[in-house]
Amino acid sequence: MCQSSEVTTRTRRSQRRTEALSRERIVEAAVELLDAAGEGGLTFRALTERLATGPGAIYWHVANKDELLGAATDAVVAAALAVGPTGPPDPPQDGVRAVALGLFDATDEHPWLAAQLSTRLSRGPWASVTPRIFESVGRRVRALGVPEGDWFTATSALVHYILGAVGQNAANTANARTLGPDTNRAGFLDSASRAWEELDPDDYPFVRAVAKQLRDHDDREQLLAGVDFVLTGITARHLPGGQAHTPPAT
Amino acid sequence: MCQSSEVTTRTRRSQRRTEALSRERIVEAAVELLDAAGEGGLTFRALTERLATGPGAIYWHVANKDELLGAATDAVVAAALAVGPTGPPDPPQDGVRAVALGLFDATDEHPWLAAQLSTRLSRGPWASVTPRIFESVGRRVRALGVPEGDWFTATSALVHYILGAVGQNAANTANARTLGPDTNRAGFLDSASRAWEELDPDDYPFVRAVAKQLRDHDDREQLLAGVDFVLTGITARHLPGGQAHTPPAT
DNA sequence: ACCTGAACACCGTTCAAGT
DNA sequence: ACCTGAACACCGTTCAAGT
Repeated sequence: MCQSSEVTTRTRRSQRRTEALSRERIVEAAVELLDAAGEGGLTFRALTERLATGPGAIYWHVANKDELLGAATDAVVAAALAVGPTGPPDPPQDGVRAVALGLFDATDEHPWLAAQLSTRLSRGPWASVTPRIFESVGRRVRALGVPEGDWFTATSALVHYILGAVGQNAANTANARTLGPDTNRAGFLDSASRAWEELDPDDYPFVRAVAKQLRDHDDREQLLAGVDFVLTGITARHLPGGQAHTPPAT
Repeated sequence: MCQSSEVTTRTRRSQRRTEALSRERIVEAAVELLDAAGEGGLTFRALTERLATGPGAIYWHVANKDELLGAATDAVVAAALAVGPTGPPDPPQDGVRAVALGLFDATDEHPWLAAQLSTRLSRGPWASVTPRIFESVGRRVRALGVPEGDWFTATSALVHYILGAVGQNAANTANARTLGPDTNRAGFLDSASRAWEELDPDDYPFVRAVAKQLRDHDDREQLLAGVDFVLTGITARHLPGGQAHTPPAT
């Protein structure tokens, strides 16, 4: 943003630490490093420099790098899901959409988040992000009137879809940045689309046919469209004639 | 399987290479290492030992570790998707289910695959696995009668969901192994379920309510149920009354 | 209890040199 | 064209020592 990157980078090193070291401060610094340089940017060396300390000090507060990454992920997700829990309860479908968009925006701000989310999800149901997301989505599923026996299956389907789609979006923006500051997101999708068009016509007829749709699609719209597919499928099963679209045909 | 693990491990080192080194052989060895010890097991040192060569030789055939991981992923996915393309064309819904189960089984055999799939997917639409999976699913979407303008959205939704669900399953089996050879998959889900039950009742009422379903669920059934949600959503949009379940109520 | 910083083991990658 | 293997830069982590 501002032009004095030299100063901002240097400052902290020689600056005497004002606050004592704490797990919170470490996680905060980790998120900053991740935001600035991606997953590769988080090293204990960069962290010690930024916090003006040694590696041993960090290990006093945090077990290892994996735990630190997990804590950073959890902090960001918790903030993303803390959107408007107050106020009149949404229609459940809108609530699910809000959760999806919240995670969408969070990965937009923190491009490293998507990969972490799938990694953590894959680490087992006890990683702290998993219950968090499950709870947010699941409450809406319950409010939807889904019978209790299907809560887990329905919620899982929504969570899997949302995280997959959100990850895809994060990838697109992250990649656009990789191609250089001049290349924007549209430019990235454009070149990706061209790559699809150059695939073998015999092996990839379908992919070639949708190459243009890849270029022109809007990730946010697509995310919501997919959420609606799943919501429709969930409600159709039990509420005959149930549609995900709350407003009738207008 | 057999009891002579000592021999199998040692053998290759001193054994003179019979075939010349090739990209294929390297990828094959990489898959074996990944299968045996997970993603951490694939190092250039382990690879050189197994192939009885030096690192430089490997770099002659492969650009870097990332490309090697990508090639390993692609090889395994290609094999998984090569299920019954011959024979009479399936009903599209069955075809989608077959693709999902094919990937499910592949990640069961190669637990490292799931993380790679999401990583690759996240790397942009040109990673070779992406077109492959998109093509497999997309052909079925097209056969479903979805209007062309929605092909991309519908296929994306299915692919995102399938990969998410498949990844979750891979995580469960992989984690079960981590807990020790005596702990089986049921044991793992059991302890995970107990962890959910111990969450704060105020913060996680829903998660606690579905803890038992987590323990008792069958990943394969759940995968198919989710696929049906998405399929129903997709078809409901355009084919009024269209259901994912091909057989009527029997 | 909390922090320091040198040291360790290990990793991906390079490259001059061989055949 | 293909392979060798020593060397390099960098990483996560440890630990005896300080306060």
